[in-house]
Amino acid sequence: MSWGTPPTERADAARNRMHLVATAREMLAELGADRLTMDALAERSGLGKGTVFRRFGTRAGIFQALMDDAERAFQEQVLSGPPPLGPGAPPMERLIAYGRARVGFLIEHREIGRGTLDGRQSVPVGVQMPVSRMHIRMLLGQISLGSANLDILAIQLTAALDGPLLLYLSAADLSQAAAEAERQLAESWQDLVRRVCRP
Amino acid sequence: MSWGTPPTERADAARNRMHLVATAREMLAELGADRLTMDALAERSGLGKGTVFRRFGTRAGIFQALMDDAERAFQEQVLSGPPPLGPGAPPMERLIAYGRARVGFLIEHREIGRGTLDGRQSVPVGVQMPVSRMHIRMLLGQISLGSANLDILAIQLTAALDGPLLLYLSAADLSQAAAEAERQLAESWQDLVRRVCRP
DNA sequence: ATACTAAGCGGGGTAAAGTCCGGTTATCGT
DNA sequence: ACGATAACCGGACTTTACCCCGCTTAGTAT
Repeated sequence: MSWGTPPTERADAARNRMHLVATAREMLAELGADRLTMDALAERSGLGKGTVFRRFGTRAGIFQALMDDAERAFQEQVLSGPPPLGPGAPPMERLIAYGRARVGFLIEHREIGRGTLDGRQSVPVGVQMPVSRMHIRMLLGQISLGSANLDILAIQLTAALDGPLLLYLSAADLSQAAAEAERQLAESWQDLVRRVCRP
Repeated sequence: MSWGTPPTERADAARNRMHLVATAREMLAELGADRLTMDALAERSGLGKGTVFRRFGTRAGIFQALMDDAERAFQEQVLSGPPPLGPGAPPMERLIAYGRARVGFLIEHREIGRGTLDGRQSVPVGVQMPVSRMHIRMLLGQISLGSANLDILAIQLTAALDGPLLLYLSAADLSQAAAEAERQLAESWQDLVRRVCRP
């Protein structure tokens, strides 16, 4: 008798996954992103290489898993934290607050974010239907915008939020003056949203 | 006597680079992006592997070179083609036309675009100061927007243009109904620009 | 409790990315 | 024209992502 869409994950598999994610996080903090190799992760966690690949599929998959993990706490704030990030504030203010928070989140986890990028996969990893995009789409639906294609607009705004940090700002730009970059991006996001949502 | 900022590239080196880019393009068309390997490129072009790496630094570098190459023709249209893409039209119309054209360009060259992504490099390859971003920045400067940070806004709009195709839309989304996706993205870009640039 | 089965596991194997260094060739000053 | 020098070339070498397949173990039905 199974009660989940995934036909139940085996106990040892779940244990191993948690252990691997934890070990990966340790290695990331300790050695940096590019010394986090599959072999090293397998050895350090005391598991076989095959296991690591079965869990994550690809190197980028590890970073995706780390990202999902970090994002869980963030989502918590968004779904049931205090306004304006959480529910309760008018949608436009929530949208602005969301962008501000997400910029900070992405700067903090920029090493992980970059790691999820993988040029060999034609379908970008794990970006099936990011929570970010869903949330933005929902908030856009609550704001009365004229005849706009809200699905596409949500994709574009998500990109405006993630793109600078994943694609266009170098590591130097970010670590040298992270605080300043964060302030400017947040400010500019607010401006962008205000402009887009004007009647 | 040298007349370029680069202290003159040696003739054979230039010849080899052109040959490599041409061969890479052939292989891309013939075999697809993920059979375009460094070894195969070296062998097929009749050069050594060391040469290939000296030229392009990294696998993503090849795709970057292919992209630059393809982009040259595109820039030509933008810098001196007929309006509204080329000069002569009001800046906002040029901005809309630019986005429309770029969406088409990116869909056409999506395989190359994806190839430029590389999760191992902390500084994204070749995205030093993309022409796209410069052009958008320039047009924004010609439109009178209130007190906006135009540099950051340009980055965000560039991301809104590139992000969907590089990060969020799967290969299936694009090849299945490329024409439809292109239409929607272009339409939505126009809407976005109109909203942003309203007084 | 026990046998059955499907999933998980491990580690060795392959191919591709990226590095290095000795030999070669193009450019520059005279 | 010619030698000095710096850049280029090639291919062997190392590291790492990713695959495969026989063995083990967790879940399930009797």
